[in-house]
Amino acid sequence: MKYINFSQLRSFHAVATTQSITLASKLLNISQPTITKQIQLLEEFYSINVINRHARGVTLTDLGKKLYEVTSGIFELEEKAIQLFSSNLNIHQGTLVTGTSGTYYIIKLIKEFKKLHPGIELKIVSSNSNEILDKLYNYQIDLGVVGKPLKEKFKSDLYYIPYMKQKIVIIAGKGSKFYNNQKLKLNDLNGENFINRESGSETRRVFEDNLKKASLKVNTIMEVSRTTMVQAVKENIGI
Amino acid sequence: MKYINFSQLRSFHAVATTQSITLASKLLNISQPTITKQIQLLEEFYSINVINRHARGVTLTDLGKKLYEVTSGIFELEEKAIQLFSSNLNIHQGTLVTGTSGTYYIIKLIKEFKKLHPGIELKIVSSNSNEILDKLYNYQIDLGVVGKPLKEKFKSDLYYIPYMKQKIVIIAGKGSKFYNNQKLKLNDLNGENFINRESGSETRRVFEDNLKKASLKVNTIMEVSRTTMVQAVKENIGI
DNA sequence: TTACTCATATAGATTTTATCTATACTAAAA
DNA sequence: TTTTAGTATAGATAAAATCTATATGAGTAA
Repeated sequence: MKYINFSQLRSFHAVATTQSITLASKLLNISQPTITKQIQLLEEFYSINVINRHARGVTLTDLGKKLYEVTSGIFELEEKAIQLFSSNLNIHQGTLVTGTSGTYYIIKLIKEFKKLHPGIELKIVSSNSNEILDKLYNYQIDLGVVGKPLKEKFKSDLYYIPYMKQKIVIIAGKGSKFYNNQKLKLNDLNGENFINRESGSETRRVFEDNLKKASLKVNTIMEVSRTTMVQAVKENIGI
Repeated sequence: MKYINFSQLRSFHAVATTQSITLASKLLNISQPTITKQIQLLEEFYSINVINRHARGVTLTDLGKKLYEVTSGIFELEEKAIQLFSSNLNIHQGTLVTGTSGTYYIIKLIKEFKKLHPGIELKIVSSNSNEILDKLYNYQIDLGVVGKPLKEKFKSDLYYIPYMKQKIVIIAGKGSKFYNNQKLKLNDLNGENFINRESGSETRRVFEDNLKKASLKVNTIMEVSRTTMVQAVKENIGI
């Protein structure tokens, strides 16, 4: 009874902030069932209710609102502690050159970093995964964010951590037989006409590797860049 | 980088409060190596130092002192949250009758409870484990704290949780060959003369069960209650 | 009024973290 | 010197967090 589980408190705080379990899970980058369970554990352990469940979302109970005031204080203090730690790093000037194969994914990182180290100048280099890794290897950039596994050549010299997972999706136009098909399996794609990414794209490589493993094949009737892909699908040229 | 591990923060806070890893472990009721590791993980993860290690204890670094201010705030808020939860239970009056086979062990519990529910009158009934369980079974007491496993008879009707572990120790007087022998094994006790607890004592039962399992036996040359035991040992009547 | 859709809940497996015991190390104290 | 008080390390085990897949259930739209 003496100590609260802060993991549960964090889940609660995110739910209270977003007014939604699903959104909370996105905020914290963990799965929705995890949040659900953490809230349940908190409620069961203390025999209380902090949220009301409705068909489309949740609301805070009175107790939940009071708790939210407390957790707001707690997680503000957490921010302070983080700032203590990072200000201790003493990096107040200089330049960080980041290379990435898709700026979309690093916006959040950049934002966070800028907040902690406003004095650092940030440069972002865009290129494909292979070039990014080469530049990193040759000290042309300080940090790389790429969507591919490291080759053996790099493994001993470069330090890397998994940052996020990304799902590869099929996009189908309204005319397509795949439109709105939620139960699609990989097998169903065999022999279908595809608008695919340009060869060299990591997304394409991973997709085709997985087809190969399952002994499947698709026809690539058109090669486009990421930006034009949606447009092409809309015109029903293929999936 | 975004979220701090509060388990580590709690360990740090206890160390900062007690100025000692060992005392912190006692404060939190977890082992000393756990605290040591939690502090190490915190320090390694952020590449910082929060404590200085000396031969006899630890002190806070400057950063540690700043962090302590922050954690003090955090754990004060935790207290507030706990009060929210328990005030919600709405128990402001009534009487709680607790039975125990050794008041020593429940002092902390009582203290904690009194703090949370000052309006409740507390009664404590002392008796041996078996009687406590019977009283509980017959609704004469509300809560029992005993040092023995539940019999099958009770298991379906009584709810129980493990509260603490207690080691059984050998006490030896200055004249004894066991005096100050840190490496004593159970086998070494075979055939020795013992001042033992009265039969019916749980401590004695557990001790003798373990001797039996190891096919050992000791001579009980005297039976005394817990309170007179130390005196008898001091007089070198036995161990 | 029926089907769909959005959000939460459940089940079961897996991974990660916390924790334990046993023991080694180390500098101050005796 | 030897002892002692305190911290560190190693390895095993237990507990907690988290995932994926899927069910459920109540509004909403066809």
